[in-house]
Amino acid sequence: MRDAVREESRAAYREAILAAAERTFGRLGFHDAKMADIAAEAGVAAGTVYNYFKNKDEVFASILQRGQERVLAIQDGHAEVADPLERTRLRLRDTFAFLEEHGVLFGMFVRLGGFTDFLQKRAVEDQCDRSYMEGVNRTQAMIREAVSCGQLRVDIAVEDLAAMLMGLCDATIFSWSRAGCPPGLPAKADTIVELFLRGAHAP
Amino acid sequence: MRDAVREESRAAYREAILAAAERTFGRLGFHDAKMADIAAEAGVAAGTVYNYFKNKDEVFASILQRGQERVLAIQDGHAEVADPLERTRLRLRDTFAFLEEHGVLFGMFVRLGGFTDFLQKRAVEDQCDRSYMEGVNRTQAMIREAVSCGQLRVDIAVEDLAAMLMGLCDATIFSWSRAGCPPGLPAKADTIVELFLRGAHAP
Amino acid sequence: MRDAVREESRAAYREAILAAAERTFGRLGFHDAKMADIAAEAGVAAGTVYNYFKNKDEVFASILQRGQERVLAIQDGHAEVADPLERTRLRLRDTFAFLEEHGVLFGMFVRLGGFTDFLQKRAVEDQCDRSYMEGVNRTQAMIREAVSCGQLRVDIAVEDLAAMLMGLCDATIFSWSRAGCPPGLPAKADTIVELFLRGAHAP
Amino acid sequence: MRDAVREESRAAYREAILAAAERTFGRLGFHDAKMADIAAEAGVAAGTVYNYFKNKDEVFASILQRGQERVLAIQDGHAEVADPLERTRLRLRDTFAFLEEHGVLFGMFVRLGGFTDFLQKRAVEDQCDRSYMEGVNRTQAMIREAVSCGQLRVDIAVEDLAAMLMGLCDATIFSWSRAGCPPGLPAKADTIVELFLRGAHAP
DNA sequence: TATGAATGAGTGTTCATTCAT
DNA sequence: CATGAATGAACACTCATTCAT
Repeated sequence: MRDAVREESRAAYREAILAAAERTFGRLGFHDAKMADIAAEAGVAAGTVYNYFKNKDEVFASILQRGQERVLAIQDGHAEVADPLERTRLRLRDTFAFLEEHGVLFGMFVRLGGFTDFLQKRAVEDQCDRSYMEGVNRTQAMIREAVSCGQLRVDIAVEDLAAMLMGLCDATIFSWSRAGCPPGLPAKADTIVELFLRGAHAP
Repeated sequence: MRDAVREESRAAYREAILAAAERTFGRLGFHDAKMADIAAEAGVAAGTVYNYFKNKDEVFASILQRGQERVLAIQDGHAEVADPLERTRLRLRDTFAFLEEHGVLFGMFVRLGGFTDFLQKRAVEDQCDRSYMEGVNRTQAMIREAVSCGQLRVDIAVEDLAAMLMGLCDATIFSWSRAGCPPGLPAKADTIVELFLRGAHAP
Repeated sequence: MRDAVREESRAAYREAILAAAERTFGRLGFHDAKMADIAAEAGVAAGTVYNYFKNKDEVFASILQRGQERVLAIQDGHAEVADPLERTRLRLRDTFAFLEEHGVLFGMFVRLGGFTDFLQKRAVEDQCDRSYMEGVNRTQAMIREAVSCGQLRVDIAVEDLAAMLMGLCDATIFSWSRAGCPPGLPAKADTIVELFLRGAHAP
Repeated sequence: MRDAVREESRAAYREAILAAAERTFGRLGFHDAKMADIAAEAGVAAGTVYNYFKNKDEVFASILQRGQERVLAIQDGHAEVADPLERTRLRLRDTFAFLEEHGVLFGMFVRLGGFTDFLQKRAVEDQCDRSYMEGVNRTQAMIREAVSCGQLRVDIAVEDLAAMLMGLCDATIFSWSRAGCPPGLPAKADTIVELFLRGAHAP
């Protein structure tokens, strides 16, 4: 009983800190976001953060992991749709809807964390790598499935096709973010799939 | 005369420091690259760097600017080719060849610097923005030209098409970098343009 | 009745914490032994320690006091032996046996705490001082008694003789500790007294 | 030329910091002496200390080493005296004179560092150990020499005799320090040797 | 009264920048 | 100007202590 309350309280604190860290990292970047900022944003004392996370890197890695898990959960949906490309389109819509709702930065970390210099930190590199590779693997699997269905051309390597599709998604998120995150991101999923399939050539 | 020599000497120092900074930032990232590292790499004393650049941010911004200028110069080539898409393909090849020769990181900073936390630094943000926007503008102009030539479909916004094309480039550079920068990047230019134009659909 | 039980319980807790603190301080030293370590060693929560001791310094001082009391109690023994030096020898044996049984570190704190930097802490200084001075006083009293019995030379100040005897004891404990606390410490009592009395000169 | 000046300046800074650290550690103990205190005592900025020493432990170890070297140099004196015990007495006088002149704490660290909790720090442990063992070895060698000269009794182990002699010295320094470092320490060297040789027994 | 999480002052250390030579 | 050492503000992290439950 007592333990249950404790447990719940701990979970609430942890979540509050993670959410605060997500906002703070998003606003200031990894290095400029101080632990004190995160704690203040979460409404706790600086030391409290260390009751839940070993250090700054672990806070960051935990955000990544949480984001990855959420996004992957979303991308497990629509499993009943047989057509791999149509399934991908639906999943993309859901993912974009999620991003639009939860703020870009979070999504960028999850999917685009790639180039930032916190990647240099060994501690988070693994987390990022795993997150990234999971996305690559899923996309490549989908592409392979679509190829074997005869839906996609075979004269371009599966790896390249997957990279291209992911690149289209990234670019869409990126320019949407640059534009100030206007409503309507989910609709871009259709554009991406359409462009990926038919190309930009005039008919 | 004396002044000319002095001027030359200053330029040589400046260039040596920039080149050293480029390697160092590329290797370590913005925050982990210390001014002392850069100075050592350049073979000068730490204080000397401050005779040529106001501060660390300015060193970084100068690298970006230099990179942008080089890349834009490359992308001014092939002006004699009338077909906008073919012109784009050739410029892409040249740009990729340049990247392959000069190290990715540099190219990433130039083109993809987007999400890293040094972007949060006001001092470099403008530089990055200008660099990025210049690329966007050129691409959009090219797309518009191709649309007006009847080469591209009109049912997708020019902005989206441009974002998509840049996304394909980014993705290509990114996955090439992940793969350890194997030779053969320029050839990918063809794949990008082909995929952008025809799409991935099986014929 | 209820109070008696409660009182007993308090005493048991207090003793458990002191014993745990003794082991922990002995193993890690004053600064590196954290209150959490002590609490964990005692099997209680961190806060509980503060129900029995005002702060860390008081825990430490209490160990010293407890140790002093135990050692002094031991050194109250053999009161029936008239010969002061023989009495000293017997008490030394008993003290050494106690040390061998209870771990050196504890004994060092009690007797030798002298040079460690927790002595700088005002809070424990008094305790240490009292402990130390009590030992000095007793030794000097014994020396005086032996001098007045005509057992000891009079051309060396009583204070010096006492310091020397205590120094021999310390050195013995110290080198025994360095050697890894091998069994046989009590037997050294004889060597000390013999050397103190006759000197090292060849006969 | 320029380098020579530089070198001299560096040596002066290093020495000033070491001297300041010696005073500060002596006054406050290892843990309570803050790097800022040491820097302030030396009249430099906090960061400057780190231009000369890797960290706090290294500052401390350097003091030990410097002290050891000085004391050992002193104890190399009087090599021309054939009688080992007389030689020891002279060296003891010189050492005590040095201690009286330079402050006890320094001497204690050098000779007695033994039980303090900075010994727990691996980084300084070696230094302390070496310092201590050097003293032990020299003393044992001297004892052996004296034994082979027929000057000392053979019924007590050389190790024990050496420990005893060192214990007498420690005790003398210790109680002298307790007494507030009154002038006259060197004269105690005679008392020590006399007591060590002849014992405390009334004639 | 036991608990164990929250607190926040305190500190070793780093490093961009300055400046005397 | 080049140099390289001095500077000191900044910050992640620790842990003795407090306090709500």
